[in-house]
Amino acid sequence: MDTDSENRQLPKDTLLVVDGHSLAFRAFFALPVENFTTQSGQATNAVWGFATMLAQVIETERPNHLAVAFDMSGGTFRNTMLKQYKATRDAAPEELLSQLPLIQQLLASLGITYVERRGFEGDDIIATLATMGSQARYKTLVLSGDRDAFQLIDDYVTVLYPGHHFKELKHMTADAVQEKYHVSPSQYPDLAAMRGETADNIPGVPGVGDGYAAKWINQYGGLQGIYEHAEEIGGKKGIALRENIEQVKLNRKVNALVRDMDLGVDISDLEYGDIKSDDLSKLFDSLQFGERTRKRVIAAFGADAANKLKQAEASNDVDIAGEQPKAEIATVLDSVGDSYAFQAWLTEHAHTVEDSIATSNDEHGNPALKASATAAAALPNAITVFAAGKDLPGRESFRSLAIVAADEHVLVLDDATENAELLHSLQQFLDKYQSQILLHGYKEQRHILSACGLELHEPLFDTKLAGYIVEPDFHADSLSASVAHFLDIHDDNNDVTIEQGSFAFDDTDSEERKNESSSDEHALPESVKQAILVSRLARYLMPIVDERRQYRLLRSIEIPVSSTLYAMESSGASVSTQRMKELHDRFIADASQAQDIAWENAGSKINLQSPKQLQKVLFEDLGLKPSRKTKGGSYTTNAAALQSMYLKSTDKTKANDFLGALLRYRETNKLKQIMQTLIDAVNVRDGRIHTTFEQTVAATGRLSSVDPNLQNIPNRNAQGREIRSAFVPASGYDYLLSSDYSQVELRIMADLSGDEALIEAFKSGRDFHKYVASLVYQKSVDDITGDERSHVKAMSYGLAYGLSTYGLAQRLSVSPAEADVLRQKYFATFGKVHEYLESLVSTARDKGYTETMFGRRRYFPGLKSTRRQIRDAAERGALNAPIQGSAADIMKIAMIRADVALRSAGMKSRIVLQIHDELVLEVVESEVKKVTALVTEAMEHAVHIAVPLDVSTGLGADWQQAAH
DNA sequence: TGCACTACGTA
DNA sequence: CGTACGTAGTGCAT
Repeated sequence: MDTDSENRQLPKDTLLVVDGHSLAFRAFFALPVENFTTQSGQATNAVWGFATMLAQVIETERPNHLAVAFDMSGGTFRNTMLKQYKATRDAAPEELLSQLPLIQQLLASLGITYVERRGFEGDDIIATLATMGSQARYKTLVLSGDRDAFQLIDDYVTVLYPGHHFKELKHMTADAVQEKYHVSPSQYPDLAAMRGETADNIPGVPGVGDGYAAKWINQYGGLQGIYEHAEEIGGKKGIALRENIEQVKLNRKVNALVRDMDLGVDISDLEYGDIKSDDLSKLFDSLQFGERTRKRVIAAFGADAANKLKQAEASNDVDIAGEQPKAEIATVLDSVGDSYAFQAWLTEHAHTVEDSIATSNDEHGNPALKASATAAAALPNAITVFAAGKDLPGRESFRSLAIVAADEHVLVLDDATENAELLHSLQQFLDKYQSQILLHGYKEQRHILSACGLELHEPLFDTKLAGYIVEPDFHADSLSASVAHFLDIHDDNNDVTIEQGSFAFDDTDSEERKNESSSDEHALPESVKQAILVSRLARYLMPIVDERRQYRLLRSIEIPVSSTLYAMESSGASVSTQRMKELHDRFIADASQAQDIAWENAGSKINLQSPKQLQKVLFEDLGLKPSRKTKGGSYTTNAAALQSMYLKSTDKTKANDFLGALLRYRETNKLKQIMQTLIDAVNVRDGRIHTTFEQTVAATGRLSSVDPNLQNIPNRNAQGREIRSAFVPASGYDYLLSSDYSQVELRIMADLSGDEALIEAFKSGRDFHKYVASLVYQKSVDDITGDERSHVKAMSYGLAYGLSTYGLAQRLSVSPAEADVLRQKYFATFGKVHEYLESLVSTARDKGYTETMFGRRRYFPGLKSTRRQIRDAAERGALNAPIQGSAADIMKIAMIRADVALRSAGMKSRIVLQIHDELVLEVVESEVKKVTALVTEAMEHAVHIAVPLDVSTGLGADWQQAAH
């Protein structure tokens, strides 16, 4: 038996023992009753304060075992021994007493154990529980405002002792007691017995305080020794001691805590987190607590409950006014001046741990997918990092950095860039703590830190990516928007105030610094508040991600691909300025020419870009027949409408010429605009275009590209495609390589549906659409006409969009009846595809969401809508999301694999663009063969599914020539 | 200056 | 009456 490993103290085992009465008292007197009263008159301030104060401690200490001890009415053995014991204490006010049962009810519904025993004080229960914790070698924390608890401190037990502000919890360890009182924890009761305890109405030796008591204890080894040598102690204090020795003896008996009560609970019973949502919900309702409190409490006390809350919210969306406390953030703001002080701060507040994320293969044997199942387990040692600055690729800058340790101590560095040594220490910190780091927006943070040469590794958790995974349809465009949405903290209402204390390495200036910092709160670097919000957000999102088993998606796909995207954005896409200007000029000339012709035939110089003015000319002046209406009710002037009017107006010269010119104008003017935006986007520093790939925008899991959008560069007709010739390899590179998946979405449908015929169609390696047409029309492949092939192709592609027969008919310009015949034949051939598509919608209706191959979810509340239009749209979305989303997942995995493969092969060639199913790389001549092979392999084997993933590549001197 | 609307580029 | 995006222009409100 491996006793060694059994005895090892595991960091995950932390027991928190709470003095329930003292916490309730503090809460009651700290908060005004007037602000916390329900409509029926029940005071709730103590309940609210109890819950939030305890939540705060839980968030900081992350214990996995928890017990709350209460006193019981009626005397204890102490009153019998010492009749004045606690006699001067005012009786607790009725308003507080009435809240105690509510607090216990709250604890019960949170699944937290509380203990009370007649004849004993809460302190004895605490002592017993702490002793159990210590014996089990748990890290044991005792939250108590009673100094008698100091006697419990040992190597395993720490007392959390509140300062003037509850938030300033002092961690009383043996060292801290020694430092403050100059005696050991076990000697503390001796000291207290001589000094007395005013709060409990226990008299001590007059004139003897902590100092003399400690001196005697150290001289004689403890009270026993002092009794024996009492005669030797001289002076007035010696006399006083001898006169009061009986009192001291009695005191010592009274302040000894009972550590071996039979509580009938085992330490393993003290786990918590199993929230009884229904009870809790009812209790919150009756207490009239708002959403913010509910969220906070549930986030702090339960893991799997956070999810249930979301659902409850939808049905019970009531927020009671009256309770609007500020989200006060208590912290200790530290500042360091040099790298030595920085190291010292880290030693004090941050503990390193081994990376808990083990490398392993996924169910398909893909090495790219590695990650443990949960994030929250790593929380006790998590460190939040927030860098403020500009994250625009190619224009990055750094302003300040804040680091929040697990104990909520915050360190700010706002002038680090000038201190090379400090920068070096910072880099060491980022290297050492990499897998413990929590942040918001890995890619963006990397950009900012790169501005001062710092490298940021893959973090433990990213709240931006996690928020996207949890709710992909919610568009948070900033950290504060995320925080407002998920935590209901609205900073613009001044919800967040930072209560800062201070800490310094050197005692002499701590007071000074304290005054400085608290007097000028606005001088705080922005990063401080942000960093704390990130750490709060992480604590909210982690249990949700864990509960949904989406940590792998985050850790193995989103975070790594973020890294690849960072590199792509940083290098940017090289363009030929000359080629761009050429094209621009050409499109300007073409557009201008078309405009002139259009004006001539319109009879006036109308603005061709104004649909409103066009409508007048087309439908009034020229008397053309409008076809469709826009959703705004006006007649459409879109290209399809213009085209059909153009074809029908051959008898009216003027109208025909106008329409022809307008169509040409529309097309070339669009190309002109595209050129203009590309030219404007060229970075002045390096002459390249640095797009930003948005990773948290598309609800299906796809990327998007902004500023400028490089995912919509024309490709469908020859004229537009020319623009691609302006994209060239950077200097030092020779070719662009374009590599794309063919029919990924269809292949995914084949795999997920398990349809043998479709799988076989892909395995055959033949012309896919022709092959499918031969099955649909039951003819030999050689007899398939061009029309048949294109009809079947349109049908295949329409599948994943939820294309209707009407839509299909329109697209193929055939009658709806004919389109329906095709549809019937298609589904007769590929029956399982039909079943699969229907199952996607019906399971989405049951579960409320769809899921991709890698567990990416998208919720569809619209499926339950009574409005048909909404419902139909939701159904099409539910059909498409898992297919488009799985394709996006696969491409992300391929990108990670390709990037890693290129780097580990020492290739200079690199990925520059991703256009959903295509990757564009710039390649060095000597690496062409190797790179082509690596990228193809990475893409083809990103996942192993029932059909092969077909990848085709092309190489050329520019993007246009790389087409294939 | 900000917003809705229209149009149109990509996969 | 096909999914997912981003951008640019007009016209009107502010």
